[in-house]
Amino acid sequence: MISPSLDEARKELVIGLEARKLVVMVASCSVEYTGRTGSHLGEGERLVIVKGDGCILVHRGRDYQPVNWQPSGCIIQAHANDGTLILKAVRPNPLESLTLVVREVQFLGTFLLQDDAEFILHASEEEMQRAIILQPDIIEPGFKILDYEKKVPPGFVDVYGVDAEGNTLVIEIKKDPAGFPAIKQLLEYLKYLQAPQGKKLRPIIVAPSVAKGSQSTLAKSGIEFKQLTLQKAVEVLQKHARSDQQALKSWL
Amino acid sequence: MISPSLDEARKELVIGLEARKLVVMVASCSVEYTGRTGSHLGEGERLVIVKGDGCILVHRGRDYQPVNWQPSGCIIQAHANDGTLILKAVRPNPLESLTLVVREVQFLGTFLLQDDAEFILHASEEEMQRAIILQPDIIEPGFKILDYEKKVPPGFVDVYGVDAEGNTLVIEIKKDPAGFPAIKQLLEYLKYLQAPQGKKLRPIIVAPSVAKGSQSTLAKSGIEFKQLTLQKAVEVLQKHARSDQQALKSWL
DNA sequence: ATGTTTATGTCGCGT
DNA sequence: ACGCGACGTAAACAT
Repeated sequence: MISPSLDEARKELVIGLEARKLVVMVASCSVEYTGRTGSHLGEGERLVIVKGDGCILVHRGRDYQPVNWQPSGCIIQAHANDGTLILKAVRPNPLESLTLVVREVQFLGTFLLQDDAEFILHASEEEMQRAIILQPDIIEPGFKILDYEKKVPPGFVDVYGVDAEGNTLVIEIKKDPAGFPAIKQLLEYLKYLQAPQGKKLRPIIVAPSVAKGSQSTLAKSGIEFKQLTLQKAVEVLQKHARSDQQALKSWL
Repeated sequence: MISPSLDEARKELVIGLEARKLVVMVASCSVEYTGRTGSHLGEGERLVIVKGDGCILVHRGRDYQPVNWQPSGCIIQAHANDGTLILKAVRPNPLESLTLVVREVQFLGTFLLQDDAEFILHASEEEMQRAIILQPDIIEPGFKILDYEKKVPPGFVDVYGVDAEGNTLVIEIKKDPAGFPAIKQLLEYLKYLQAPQGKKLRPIIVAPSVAKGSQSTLAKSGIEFKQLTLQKAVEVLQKHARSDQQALKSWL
């Protein structure tokens, strides 16, 4: 619908809301919000999006984030009022409401999106862990893994094993430059772990780098640092994926 | 444009990008992201928004937040490739890139949004402070303000003054239910303040309520609590706005 | 340019 | 339902 009358737009909007379809509207409107705080936006042309799960977004011509919005789970209604189209979105908890006063609609479309794909986010910390587990010698030659996600009272040890001399390695992985929280976390874990008789406990932080202000703290803490970048981790994973494929081929 | 061919869509897209217009597209596409981490989203129908300032949003049929995005300041380009339309958005710093492979376009529109309105957010904490400053007796009768945003080493005291007996009031305002952080903050400030000879120092938290778990801590801390809701604050502000207007009228 | 704090943060997970 | 932490947080602000 291009440049529909307000009443045509209202009817289409109501039908779209009923069917829980995606509604996309470009319109001149003003916006009021009241709830956790309040806001006011005077009249102007904006992109308005209403989704089937009851959320609403009001976007201006710039900026990543919507100028006004309401998250999923709102009650959304449209009705005519005194020559304008009123669009209200009320969120029950916390109670907050968003009201659009629409003066003119440039475009209105409703869509039923067919979309069953799964969204996969590659969490880099997890990939780093998988790379270490697949190929422990990227930490150091002779390193053998005994356990991972090993439970200790304060949480889980990312990787746990022994080095070539039989010392116990306790590895904490961070995807970002390792800072004070990582050090503190690892020290907490150490309280609940001990090396075999005559052997040492070697705490190691594995991360792409050490955070600026934490260099000296790390040095004093007795924790070792081993660099592992995401890129290196991905390389290791791909190498093993290839060899897995090779193995599969030779099996068939 | 309704159900354009991929090539028609590409042309319109390029024109829209050139003109830095808002581009709204409903299309079947798959999405890849690599940068700080990586993500993959298989084919499906989505709403794609490209704004004039070089940001891009990919929305699915549900959820407030986009499934993939790129913030403002990206280099965005569209080109045909092997029977598909490729849309790439590259962010220079940090280096990350978003790639859409578009198979079919249901709708594509470009818009130049006329929007000069100012967005005003009513920060409730600030409004509460203004209400107290305009009418100090909402805290208690006889309260006189000496200063606000008063600098102390750990930060700023929201409101600072004396009660009817000459005791010093130190007020910390919170818009949300006051919890442990507010108590701690106020206690920090107190270290650097003292009452006149023979007078008391009265720390007070002003907030709509006290957080559940902090009731007992607050009681033990020696800090007083005075309820002030946003609604009450807004009432006070409106009353004074009206009296200001009255004064202005009588002046003319 | 870089680090820090805020947000109508939102969202997912555990109790 | 509520509390807590994570996020590709993004954005504003101070350094």
